[in-house]
Amino acid sequence: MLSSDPRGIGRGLSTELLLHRLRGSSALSPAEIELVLSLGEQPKFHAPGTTICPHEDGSPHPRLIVGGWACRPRILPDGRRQMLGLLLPGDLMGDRGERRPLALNPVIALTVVRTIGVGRLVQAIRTRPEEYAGIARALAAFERGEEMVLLDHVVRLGCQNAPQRLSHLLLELYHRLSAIGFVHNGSFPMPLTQDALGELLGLSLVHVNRIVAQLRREKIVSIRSGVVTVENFAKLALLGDRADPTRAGAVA
Amino acid sequence: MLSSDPRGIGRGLSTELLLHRLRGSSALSPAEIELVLSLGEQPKFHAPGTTICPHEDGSPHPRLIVGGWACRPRILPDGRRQMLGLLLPGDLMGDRGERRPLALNPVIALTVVRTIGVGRLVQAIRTRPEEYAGIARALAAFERGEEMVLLDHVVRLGCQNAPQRLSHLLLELYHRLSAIGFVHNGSFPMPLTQDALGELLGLSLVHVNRIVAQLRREKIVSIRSGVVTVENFAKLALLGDRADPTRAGAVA
DNA sequence: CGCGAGCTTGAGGCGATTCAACTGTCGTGG
DNA sequence: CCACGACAGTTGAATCGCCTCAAGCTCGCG
Repeated sequence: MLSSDPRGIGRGLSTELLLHRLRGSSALSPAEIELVLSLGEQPKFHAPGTTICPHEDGSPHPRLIVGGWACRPRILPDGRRQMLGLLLPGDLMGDRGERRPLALNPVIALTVVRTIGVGRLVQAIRTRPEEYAGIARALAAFERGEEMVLLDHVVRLGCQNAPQRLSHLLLELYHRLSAIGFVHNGSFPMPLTQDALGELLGLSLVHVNRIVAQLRREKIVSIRSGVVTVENFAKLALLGDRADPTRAGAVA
Repeated sequence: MLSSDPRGIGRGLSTELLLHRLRGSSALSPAEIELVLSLGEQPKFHAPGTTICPHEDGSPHPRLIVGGWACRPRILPDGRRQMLGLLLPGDLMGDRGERRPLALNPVIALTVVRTIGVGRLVQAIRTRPEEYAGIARALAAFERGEEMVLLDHVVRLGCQNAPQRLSHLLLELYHRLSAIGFVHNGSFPMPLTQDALGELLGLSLVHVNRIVAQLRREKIVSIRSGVVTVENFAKLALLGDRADPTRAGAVA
């Protein structure tokens, strides 16, 4: 609802996305809403493959992704990469000085990425905590969400096979993207190459391709030209082992 | 140095271990040291397989492990388990009300585990933050360390093969145990069954056994009756891809 | 038109799994 | 005292999931 461009780069008002996500986690006072809307930061564009948030120095540079997809890769000495997680529009990077290892990991753009700085937000919480308690609560909820996603990632890599891993990831994306209005009757944008999917899922490019083809053949999900369409949610949820977000009980 | 029992259950003064770990992360004022030493909690014993920290309710029950090993398992619907991490003596469980997902995960004893409650510590930080800033800093460092270990766990599961995973884990244990004085010229206790190792590394029991045998055959490490002896640190570090903690540069 | 990036497909091999059996060690009880 | 079961570790054989190598395909774009 917030945006209708299929690539997910985003053209709408950046602050609205932020406000939407914050209010999804915590109620905000009128003063807080005004603060968010008045951020008025100039958006910055990042080309695919470039580092958005290096964090070499100690100064935190919290930024919000308002369009495009990014990742946190860990580079191994042999040149391979393992992605620790994905960043989607509405996700925050950098921290408020607590130097959390995940937040300090470099963030690399996978598509063209559009970001705005949200340093003023963080500063407001620090200088007047009681006045901006709602925002602080929402940011804390973001961090919890990040950690939850990371734990799911561990389970995915630790004890699921390839079809399960892909399904599990697609369900995670379904969840996260529907929270920011990017899912429209079972379809959502996913501008990841199969190579990137492999680095995320701990699989080879070739095998990702085969599993994608398999899910398409079985009419569970179809993935083409950067758009995922879920054709059989129950089967997908069964495979990826996640409850259907629309129903209370999982399908048996 | 703090204890000499090979099982790692621990019989020494509980508060000394805590003090040692805290001071390893942050300088403490005399008042802080006194607070820690005066905790005087009655230790509680937990049988293997029992849940130490259920966290069903909202109330945080922070406890310190003073002896024995525990884990944070994630149970899958098919009955298999994936361990999210290990808890060793000196590790803290539960949180200070921030409800971090990892901290809320149940903790299950792998050996006999000895714990003490440290609620008074947490409370002291909350009521008089400026007076106990050193302890607060140390606890924050603990959380960062936990997160770093978790990220390493992701890399291990995502893109290392079985010998690499085992080596990587052994190096992690070497690190963590030497920080609390459990490593004596290359040997340290590791009271994990090969079954538990499998759940941790995302491997089958049988395969863990073969890899253990292989490392022993190649005279890299020997694992028997709950004690690990590193026989060739350079080779182990090369395999597990971690820098030698004693040298600055890794062996090429 | 030709190039390159991403996707697709086949063949062969290795790594890890499963099933199954056997060993050694312990604590218990007849 | 030995028989017994429970538990952890060990080993073999067969299978399969996933990887690597290698080639061909299909776009979009200069």
